Parts: sequence; C-alpha cells; structure tokens
Amino acid sequence: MKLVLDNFDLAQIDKSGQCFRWKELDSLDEQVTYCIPAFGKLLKIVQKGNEFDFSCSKKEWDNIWKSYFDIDRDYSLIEKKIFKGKDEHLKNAFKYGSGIRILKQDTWEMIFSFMISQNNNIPRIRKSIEMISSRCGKKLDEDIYAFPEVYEIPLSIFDDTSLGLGYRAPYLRELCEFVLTHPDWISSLEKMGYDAAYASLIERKGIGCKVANCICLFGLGHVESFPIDTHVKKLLAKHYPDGIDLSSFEGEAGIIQQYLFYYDLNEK
DNA sequence: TACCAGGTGACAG
DNA sequence: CTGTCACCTGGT
Repeated sequence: MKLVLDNFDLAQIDKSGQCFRWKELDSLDEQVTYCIPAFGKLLKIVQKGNEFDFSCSKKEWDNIWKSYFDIDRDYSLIEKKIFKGKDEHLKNAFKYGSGIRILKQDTWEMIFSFMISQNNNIPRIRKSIEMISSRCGKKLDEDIYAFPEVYEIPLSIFDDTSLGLGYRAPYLRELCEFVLTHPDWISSLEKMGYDAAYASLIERKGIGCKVANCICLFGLGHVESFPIDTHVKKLLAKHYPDGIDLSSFEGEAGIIQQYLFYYDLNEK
C-alpha cells in the first residue's frame, strides 16, 4: 500500500515515547524503514518524506492500521490553532515535532507496558516487554514476536527476576489475574469515556494517575488526557511557570503534551 | 557511593 | 487532603 501522508514521521513518533516495540530497520539519508508488531500483525513501512509504502493489504490497512496511526484526524487543524495562538514555545515544539501522531495502540498491551514503565527507564522497559513477548507471544517473523494475550502468559513468569520487572512483578501478576477473572474488563474500558476509563484503571494496584493517563491517551484514544511525568512536570515548571493555557485545545490536550514532551526530550 | 529513571502505595500529620 | 518515603534494578 503506497500512500502520501502529511504530519506523519516515523522516527518522531518512535521517539515521542508512546510506543516501546517499534524497530528501526535501516535508515539511509532520505529513507527510513520501520518494523512494527501490533495487534498480532507485523507491519513494515518505508518512508521517504511524505511518501509511504506499507507492507499490508488495503483490507488490513482499513481494519487495523488506519485507526492505529490516527489517520482520520486532521493534524493540520491543530497546527493552525497553535500558530493562531501566542504560545511561542509551543510553536517551536510543533515545528520540531510536526510529524508526531497519537497512536491508538492495543489496550491490553498499553496497560501492561505502562505498568512496567513506572519509575523505570526506556531501555529496561523495552527489554522487559521484548522478553515477555518472545517467551509468550506468537512468532511473527524471525526474532519478532507478538505481544502475548493475557492467557498466553503463565503466571509463574513473574517469579523470573531476569525479566527485570523488579517490584512491579506482583502488580503485573495481579493485573493478569484480574483480567483473567474479569474477561470483559478490557472491552468495557474501550467503551467508556475518559473519566470512567480513568477511574476504572486507577482501581488496579500499580496504576496511578500518570500510567492511567498514558493508557487513556495511547491506547483508548482519549486525546484529552494529559499525562504528567517527571519530564512534563519539569518542562511545565521551566517554560510555563504561571501555568499553561490549554483552553484553545479543549479535548485534545494530550496531543499538545506530545509536542512539548518530544521537543523537550529530543532537541539538543 | 549515591542517585536517577516516563510513579505508586502506604503511611503520617 | 497533602506530604514523605521505600521500592527492584541497571546505568552513570
């Protein structure tokens, strides 16, 4: 599938901290290739500027990837709003990360992954997720495995300290037990609005406000949720000592958060 | 050695 | 309700 898409940059999305399993295969000057396991499928993408080649059928694109990449949202409308406003720092952030999109990833994978992410660093988060995937998930390709369904994960795996889960292991084990005994929980979460989903998520041990907001934003598609982690907290204090005005971005604050986060974390 | 990393739960007061 | 603090673990 070849498509021309604007406001879409694979490397920027990958480095914006919302996904843990993207793999950059090879990148020449003008061309990048990514390999993305999600929803039990494997997608390879070649990007040259705003030209994309996706390794999937039209049908699979419509069923999975179109929603995954938030294709139906017009990011140029957000761009217009940003440049109509007076927030110069936000304008710079947008210029720097104009190819960022908010992914709509698998709910179960997001809950599990962001629970691991608490008080943790990215390399170790990735390593834990990769180990669990390769041990429990279906094989998609050489050395690439799907993120496992909850019933594919033996609870005994949480006794294995080589996964590097640390004190989060019992939280994850309890999460699996809860999902196994409440098989409709995930699908009901997906039907809820932001407030209800957030409330239901933080009832789980190991999910606090930050993790719940990440799940809402990157899994459930609630772009109004605005996760505040240590980076965002610092950046807000530094650039917005009097508080940030998000009134013109009602219902899409999370997208603004991504631009700010990416700019702060990656610009020199 | 001490401190930090995309936080959170269990406690004081 | 707001403020502390320990917590697995690998990296500097």
